[in-house]
Amino acid sequence: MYRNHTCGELRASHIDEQVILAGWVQGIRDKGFMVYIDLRDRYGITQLYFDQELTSKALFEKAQSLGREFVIQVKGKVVERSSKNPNIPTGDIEVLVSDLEILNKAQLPPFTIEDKTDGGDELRMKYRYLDIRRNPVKNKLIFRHKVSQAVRSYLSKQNFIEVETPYLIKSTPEGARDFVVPSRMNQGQFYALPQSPQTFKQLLMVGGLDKYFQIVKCFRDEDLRADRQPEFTQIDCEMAFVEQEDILNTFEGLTRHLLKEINGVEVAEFPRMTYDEAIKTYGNDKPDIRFGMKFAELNKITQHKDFNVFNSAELVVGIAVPGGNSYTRKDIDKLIDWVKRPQIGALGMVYCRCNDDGTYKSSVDKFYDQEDLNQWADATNAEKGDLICILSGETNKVRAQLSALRMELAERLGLRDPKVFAPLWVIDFPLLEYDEETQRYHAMHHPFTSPKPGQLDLLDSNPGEVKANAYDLVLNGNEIGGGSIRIHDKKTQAIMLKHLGFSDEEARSQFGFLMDAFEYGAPPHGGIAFGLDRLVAILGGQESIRDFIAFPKNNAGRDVMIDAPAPLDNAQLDELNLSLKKK
RNA sequence: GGUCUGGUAGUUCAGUUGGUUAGAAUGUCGCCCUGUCACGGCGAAGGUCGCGGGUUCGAGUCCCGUCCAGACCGCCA
Repeated sequence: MYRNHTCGELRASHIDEQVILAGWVQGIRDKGFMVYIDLRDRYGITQLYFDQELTSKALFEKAQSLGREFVIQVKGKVVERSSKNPNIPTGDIEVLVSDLEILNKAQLPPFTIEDKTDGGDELRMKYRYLDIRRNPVKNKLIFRHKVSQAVRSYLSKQNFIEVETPYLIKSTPEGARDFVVPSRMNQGQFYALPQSPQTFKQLLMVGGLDKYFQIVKCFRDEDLRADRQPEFTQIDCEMAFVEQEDILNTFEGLTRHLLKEINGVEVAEFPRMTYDEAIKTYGNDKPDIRFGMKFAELNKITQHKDFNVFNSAELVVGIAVPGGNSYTRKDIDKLIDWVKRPQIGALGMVYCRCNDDGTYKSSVDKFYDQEDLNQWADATNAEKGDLICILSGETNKVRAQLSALRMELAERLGLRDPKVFAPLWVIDFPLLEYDEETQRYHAMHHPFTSPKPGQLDLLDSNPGEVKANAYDLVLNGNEIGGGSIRIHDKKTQAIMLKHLGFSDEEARSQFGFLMDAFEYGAPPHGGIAFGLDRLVAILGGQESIRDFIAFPKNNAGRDVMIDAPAPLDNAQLDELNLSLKKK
């Protein structure tokens, strides 16, 4: 037997018991006449005690010879400490060791295995197995497990069935780039890894499973971000015989359950906002509504004067920054530099101070008088002491810029409290989105999303205006889930694919299996998919998803621990009948 | 594909206007210490300043290139 207790378990009630413990040497405090060792495992830390008067010389010296992260097994007696440590649960006792076995020596770790490690991200990733020994990482993995468990039990109770769908599927031109896998038995042909199990879950609905979910890996060969990995996990869900309202209610229930179970937070009914309203009042489709600073469009009240920047702008839009009048001229100049950075790309920023005495001081006083500025304040809901920030230019660009500014200022003002949860349904997404690069419309969600009833005809006359039965769940400014009511008849699906630029033949070869299935009694259905990594990170109050993933990829999509991806040797290439282009 | 930031001791970082022998903390090692728990005290070792080139009497510092890491834009149906 390697152990009969864990290192987090022993209390005063165990005093005088003989115990066997195993774990890692967290640290050694050698006092000369006595040696203390912190023995660590997943469950906690127990102090081991060696005393020159009570311990044999050989054992005492063995204890002194241990190094950090050695794996040891000890036998000994639980004794009361003469000097207790109230900071750890096992702080009342220690184990007076009578037997010490070194199960495995360890090299000195490249960084300290402590909550506040001295190691940087790069080292931590390279030695991830050591990093996982640290509480902050270990606890995040445990946290993720709890969320997954809560999801599984909640959905199971609601009669959902978890079904696994294949990972080796077929590449499709729509959407993200696919990771591809060459087939040995079918030379010159390739599988693709799923970007999502979308078509399979729809086929499960045709199969009559009625309520499906799966916690499943998905793969997208696109550039990474702090909240984006090339392989990521979705809570993928689909239901038959449902309307949008049914889906929203079901998964609002799931989300509310998670917030309560995991975070102990009760949330009122989730507000709903149309896509158009989100864009207009927050500049993006995933607004953080933990704070205000809503957009106010100011074209009407700014364009009657000689200020050409505003007069020539498609959109003039501003926000009131709470308490922003306390910013110095230098602060504001820095802010203007910030919005002019290439990443934001604003050409400039007009501002207006709302003084405590009710007067205004703007950067464009030459053009606007107090009466004008008062109107700006009214429109943006600015109070005394606020700062109004105004950007202008091309509508879409300006909205994106002001949205970025709004988030940055909220961050600086501490309005993005990770302990506050503000969920929001964004609904009525456009069905299609115009892509400048390819000069055509493509599906905003995916090609299987159904248009709002009665809007099919608009597809020809005004495709950009067609709304979809599509919805996103937004939490604290992050898209954590998205879904739609699907098309379930062949005719509509064919029309959709045609509008997306598929020829009949392409549609048949890409999605023939789905359209065939629709001819055999497909029920009306719809669903949603949550990004589990992101959801877990937000519930855990973190920006980055990486520590909630045991073995994440770095910025360039590499696993620096196993050093992947890597070249194939020639034998493997030959077997797959692949050759690489010469550079 | 692009923008920005960083790379100096095992690790995390400092390094001024280009100027003597590149520092601190922490870790490591040695000695000391009878109740430590971020133990403490004394001492020691530890450097290809990412790599290559250039400017200069002189480069960690300036310039060019390159590699690596991170954040962001594009991209992510």
